[in-house]
Amino acid sequence: MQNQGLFEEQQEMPTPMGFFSTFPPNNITSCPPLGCHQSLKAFNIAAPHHHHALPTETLLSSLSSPKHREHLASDFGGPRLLSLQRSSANLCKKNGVDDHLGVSAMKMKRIKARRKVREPRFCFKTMSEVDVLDDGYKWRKYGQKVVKNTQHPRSYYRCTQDNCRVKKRVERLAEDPRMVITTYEGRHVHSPSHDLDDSQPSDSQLNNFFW
DNA sequence: CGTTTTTGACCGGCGC
DNA sequence: GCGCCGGTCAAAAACG
Repeated sequence: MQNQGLFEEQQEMPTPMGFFSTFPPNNITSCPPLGCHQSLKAFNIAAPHHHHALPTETLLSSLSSPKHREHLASDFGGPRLLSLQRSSANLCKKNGVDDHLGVSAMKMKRIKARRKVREPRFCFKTMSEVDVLDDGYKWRKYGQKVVKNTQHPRSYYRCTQDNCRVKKRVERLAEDPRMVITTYEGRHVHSPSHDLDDSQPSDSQLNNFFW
């Protein structure tokens, strides 16, 4: 069942520290899921004990530039970070080998293979009126889906940078539409390219390491 | 006219 | 095996 999947996910936890080394452990406190459990299941995201709450400042400081932080923190009464958690990949375990395939079949196979690979994920909730938070990267929407038992659609985005396969998805919490859940998957292989402002490059670069 | 969004189709995984 | 569901594709539309 799903438990099985989650278990495997936890076992395949090779180098998940990338995301969280930016967040000192002493800043992490345990957090009541606050209805998040369902969401996590929907996201196919790992077990509750990978689930942490962080001070708002921690998230804000992890954004790519002061400008973005300001953007996040300022309007709408200040989006409040409610929770944050990560998960790692569940890896492909099946490897069929069949050579005589049509072109489209091969194409499909490649897609499937790619689909199997789950990059490390990490998601957080914020209180925000805008769905897509400006994190300094440029995203292209590639899908939208209505998920069961929710009135708000989930949107799927991919990083526009070549060779960068980072994805994120955005949805509003069914229980409280004022809250936005953003889930990142994968790691950028580049610096935040979008709208390079007057922030210190070192700052952006540093944070890029974690995003 | 290049890029992004929209949106229905399609696919695989999972439960029954 | 079938149907449901989430995630992705890709053609067409919209956008700047």
